[in-house]
Amino acid sequence: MAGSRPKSGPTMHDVAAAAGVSQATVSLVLNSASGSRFSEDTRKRVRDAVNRLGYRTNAHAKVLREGVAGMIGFIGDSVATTPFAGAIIEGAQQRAWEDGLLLLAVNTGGDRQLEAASLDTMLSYKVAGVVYAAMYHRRLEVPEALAGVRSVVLNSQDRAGRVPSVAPDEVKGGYAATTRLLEAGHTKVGMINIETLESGLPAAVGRYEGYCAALEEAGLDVDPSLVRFGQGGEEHGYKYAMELLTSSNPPTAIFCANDRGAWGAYQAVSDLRLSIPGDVSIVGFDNQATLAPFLRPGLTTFELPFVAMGRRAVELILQDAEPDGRVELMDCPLIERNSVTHPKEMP
Amino acid sequence: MAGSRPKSGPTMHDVAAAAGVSQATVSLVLNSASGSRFSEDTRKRVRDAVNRLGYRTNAHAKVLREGVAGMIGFIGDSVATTPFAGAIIEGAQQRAWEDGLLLLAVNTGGDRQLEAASLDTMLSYKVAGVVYAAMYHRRLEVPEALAGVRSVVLNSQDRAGRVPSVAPDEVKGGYAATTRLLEAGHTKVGMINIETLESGLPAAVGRYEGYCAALEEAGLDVDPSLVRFGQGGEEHGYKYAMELLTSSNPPTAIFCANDRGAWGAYQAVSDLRLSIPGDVSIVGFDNQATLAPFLRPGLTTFELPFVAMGRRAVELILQDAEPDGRVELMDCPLIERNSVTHPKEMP
DNA sequence: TGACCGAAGTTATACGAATAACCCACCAAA
DNA sequence: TTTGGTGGGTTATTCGTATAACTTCGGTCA
Repeated sequence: MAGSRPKSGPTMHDVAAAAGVSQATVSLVLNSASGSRFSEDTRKRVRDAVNRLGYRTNAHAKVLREGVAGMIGFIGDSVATTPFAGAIIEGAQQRAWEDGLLLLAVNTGGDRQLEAASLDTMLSYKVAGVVYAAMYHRRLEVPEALAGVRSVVLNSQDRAGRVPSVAPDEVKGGYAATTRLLEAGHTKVGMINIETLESGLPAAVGRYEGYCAALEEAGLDVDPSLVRFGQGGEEHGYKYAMELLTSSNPPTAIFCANDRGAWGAYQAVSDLRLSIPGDVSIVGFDNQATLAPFLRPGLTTFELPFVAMGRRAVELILQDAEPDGRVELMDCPLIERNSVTHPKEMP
Repeated sequence: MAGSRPKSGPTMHDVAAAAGVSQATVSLVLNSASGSRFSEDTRKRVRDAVNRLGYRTNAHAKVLREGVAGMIGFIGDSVATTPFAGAIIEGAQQRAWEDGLLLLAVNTGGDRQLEAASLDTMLSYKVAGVVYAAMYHRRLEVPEALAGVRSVVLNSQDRAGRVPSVAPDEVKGGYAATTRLLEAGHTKVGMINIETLESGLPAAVGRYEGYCAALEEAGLDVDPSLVRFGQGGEEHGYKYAMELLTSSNPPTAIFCANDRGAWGAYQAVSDLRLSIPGDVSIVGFDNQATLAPFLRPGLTTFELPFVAMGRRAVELILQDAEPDGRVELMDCPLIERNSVTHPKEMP
């Protein structure tokens, strides 16, 4: 059925009429939790009328009076389409819903104009705040209009340092990954990075920094011949793993700064008729859902805390945090599988 | 800065005061596109005041008067987290934005209560319609409240047949996949399905139906010894491909009903020291972004039209389609890579 | 001279809900 | 008999915008 176009359902006035009371009474009965200002009889008549008519409050009327809507804007450059980052929007939405708020979401695909336009629309809806999420961790320029609202940059950092950010702790991640291998007993730990350091990519720079720090803390020097910088693809992982493992001084373990690179490394190890983790231990990064668990052996890796970051970003908005450029870094948890063991005894 | 809580920006009254006109004049100048009821001078004063004050219309006040909001609800069971289905929300959002609408999105994780509650909130925001999206193609029960709004089921079908649906054309996809192999010259084409037919899973049932239809059309019989039903994991793909290829009457081509299964098949082929496509041609399904392009050789497969489906669903809402149970099936385009060639000449 | 017109605005009201302020009947205490 | 309190409501107003209906003024035409 669905009626022939119920322009907009029943209002409080309709309920009031049906219950034989005034509109104010309906409002008060429905909203004032404790104040037992009305007789049980009246309350019941109101509630019955509400059910009978299928009354639903008009959120816009409420917002109009109260000034702020129960919505949070979520602007992403391509978050929803990026396989591993989809979780970020889910985390944000979860947290928002815990406070009864909905997410007003837009994917801009990086289009600055669409970005501005949709932000504008969001603001006209009086959102409680805006989460500005990026597909991958970097330093970015936020749109001007963001300055006027409560907002948080997610999975990136505001280059201008005016908006607070939530991002993964890359350094700590790189440190933990390397430490995992060192603690297994390895002393020759290679690294295959996703990008050059000059790229400035926080993931590349940070994870490498963590790698160095862990080695240093273990009293080991960073051996440049054990480090390679690629472009994140598995073909680079393959190539560099091949180079490292066939060198005169091969590592017994490799930290691949992303899982795709680790996949390439797996193939290289296989082609060399070596085995993981027997001959080479490998640690990845990203915990790519469609890859890491399915490699043989399962890839030990670190997870980017997308859900947690999404949650945290919304939380900052709900807490009405100071609008400073603070960057909150979140831990990347270790996902233990089977690609790491202690090194073979040297003959 | 951001002021110390600008309760809510300037209103039309503020603009009117600043421009020395009445509120109605501001409204009329801003909205009536053509009607040149006002002098150029007045219009300019209004526009200047708008810019000077940074006025932005209050969407809620507008909705309150007009009855419908510029928003579309999007309810997904786990769409955003599912790697390959994230695109579905992107398609929906794209199309919505083309009409200036925003998406009010919720991921329910399958929780019926959250589903009802968030749907309720959406309705109280007077959304123009609701898209109810599922992670994978099936027949489902839609929430009661959906009946009262314009709505569309996405990537699934309303079991009760009351709400229109948009879903991939599995039969046609299975048909096209099989045909691709037949046209390459294969006559012994195996199939590794994702599920049993009893499961009723449209992807499993439909793709198999398409497979049979293609064979039949080519004048070939369906040979049960060439067909296997698994559980969609790559371990089943591996196992069944192994069985098929080591049988007394091995196929020269295999249609794997999903890419993960195809991955398993790749491993089986590799373990048998055979090659793809030289010894065995393979076609997958799903075009899983993190897998299909990276296999060696690249996997020829079919894409689930997530973006297109998302777009179409929103379009149906915008077009105010009849609320019948019509199911709109969308084509799965072929993604050609390098896992198919003609069969070897038999010795 | 009066009737009428169009241009350029203004006034008043409605949308739906929340809430401050008020009202009234009834009973108790002084 | 007045004063006061209290239970159980109602009235009136507000939020910001859109728009129907009205006003005012200067001309034009017969």
